[in-house]
Amino acid sequence: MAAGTKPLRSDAARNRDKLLVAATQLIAEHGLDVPLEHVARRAGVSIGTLYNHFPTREALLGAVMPQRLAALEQVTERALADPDPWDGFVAFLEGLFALQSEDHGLNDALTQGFTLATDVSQACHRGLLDAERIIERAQVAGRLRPDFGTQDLVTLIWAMSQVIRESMNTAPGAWRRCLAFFLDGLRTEAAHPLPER
Amino acid sequence: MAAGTKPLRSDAARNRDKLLVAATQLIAEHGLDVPLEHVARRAGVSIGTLYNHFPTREALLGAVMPQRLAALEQVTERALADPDPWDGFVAFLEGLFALQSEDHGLNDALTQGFTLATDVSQACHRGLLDAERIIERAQVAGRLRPDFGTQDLVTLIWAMSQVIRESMNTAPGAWRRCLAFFLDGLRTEAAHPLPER
DNA sequence: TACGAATCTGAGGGATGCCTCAAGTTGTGT
DNA sequence: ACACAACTTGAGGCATCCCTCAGATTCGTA
Repeated sequence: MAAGTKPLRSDAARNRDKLLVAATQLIAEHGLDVPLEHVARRAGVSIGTLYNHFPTREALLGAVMPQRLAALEQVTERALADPDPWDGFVAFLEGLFALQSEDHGLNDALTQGFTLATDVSQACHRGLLDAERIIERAQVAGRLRPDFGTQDLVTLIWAMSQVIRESMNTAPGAWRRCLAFFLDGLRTEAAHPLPER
Repeated sequence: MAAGTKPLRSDAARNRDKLLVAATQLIAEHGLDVPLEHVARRAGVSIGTLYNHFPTREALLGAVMPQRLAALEQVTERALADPDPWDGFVAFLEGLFALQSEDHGLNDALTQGFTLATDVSQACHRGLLDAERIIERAQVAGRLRPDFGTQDLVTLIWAMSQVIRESMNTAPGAWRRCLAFFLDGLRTEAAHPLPER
C-alpha cells in the first residue's frame, strides 16, 4: 500500500494535529462518547473542520486510540520480561488496569473493544494475542490455573472496567483490592471446578 | 404515618397501574434510562398522564424498583437458611446475580444504587445490611476470608454488573464462570495479603 | 341528568448532539 | 500580485428526549 494520502495544506495539517491533541485529552477525560463539538471547541476549530478531517466518530477514534493502545504493548513486554511467569502475569494485569484507570477512553475501548471501529477492534485483538502468551507462560509454570482462558481475560476486563469507572472519583485504587481478590482465585492451588458451561 | 393519599378516581387508579406494569416491564428490558415516552406508550396513556402520576423519573423508579428489590430479600433469606454458611454465601451471590441478569433495571439500580432516588438508595442500604450477616456468618465459620468486607461486596456487584451487561445477549450465564473464579479467591485458604489501601 | 372537580391529552418549547453544505477565507504555485 | 484549489466556517436541519400547560374529556355525585 503506497501512501495514497496527498500532503495536506499547512493550515490543514496544523488543524488536524490540534484536533488529535484535543481528542486525545477529552477522550481520556470523558470517554469515547465525548461530544464532537467539545473536541472541535478545545481544538479551537469549527465543527465543520472536524468533520472535514474525520468524517465519522470512528475515523477519529481510529486515529486517536491506536496510539493509546500502544501503551499497552509496553506493559505486555515488561510482563514477558519478568523472570517469574506469575509475577509477570500479575504485572500485566496491574499495568493494564492502571492504564485504564488513567484514561476513560481506553477503559471504554477495552470494554466495548470488539464492537468498535475496525482499527480499534483489531488493536484489541492483537493485544489479546500477546496476552495469551503471558497467560500460557504462567500456566506452563504451574502457577496460573489451567482453566483460565483468553475469554476469561476479556470477562475480567469487563469486570474491572466497571470497578474503575465507579471508584475512579471516590476511591481511585479500589480496583487494586478487587484485583487482589480475583488473583487469589487464579492461582493453581486455589482452583475449584468451574460450572460446566 | 396515616395514609395521607386521597383515593384516586377509578380511571386514574387504572392508569397508574398500567403505568407501573409498563414501567416494570420496560425497565427490566432496557434499564433505568428507558425513555418515559416509551413507558407511556406501552401503558396506552399519554406522556402527560405519566407526569401527572410521577412528576419525576425518580418518583417512577421509587414506585417500581422497591418491589423488584424485594425479590432480593427472598434470596437473602434462603441464603441464611442454608445450614452451611459458605454454601449460603455462594447461594446469595448466585441468587443476586441471577436476578440482575434477568432485570436490566435491577442491574442498573444495584450499580448506581447509592447515587439514586432515596427510596431505591435506602432499599440498597437495607439489602447491604442483610448481606453483612451472610458475610459474617461465613467468616465466623472460617470459610470466607476475614478481610472481605461489605464495601468489597459493593465492588463485586459493580464488577459483575458489567459482566452481566456485556454477556447478556451473547453468552448469558458467562457471569457464573467469572463468579466461580472470584469465589475461589474468597475462600479462607486462598487468601493472600491484600495491598495496603 | 347535569355539574364541577379530577383527570387526560398531545402539541409544543427547550436542551443536547449529530451531521451537512453554501458561502467565505486562506495557502500556494505561477 | 493573481487565481484557484484547498480549506474553514457556523447556521441550520434532523433526531431524541425532557417536561409543561391550556383545553378537552370523564368520573362521581347530588
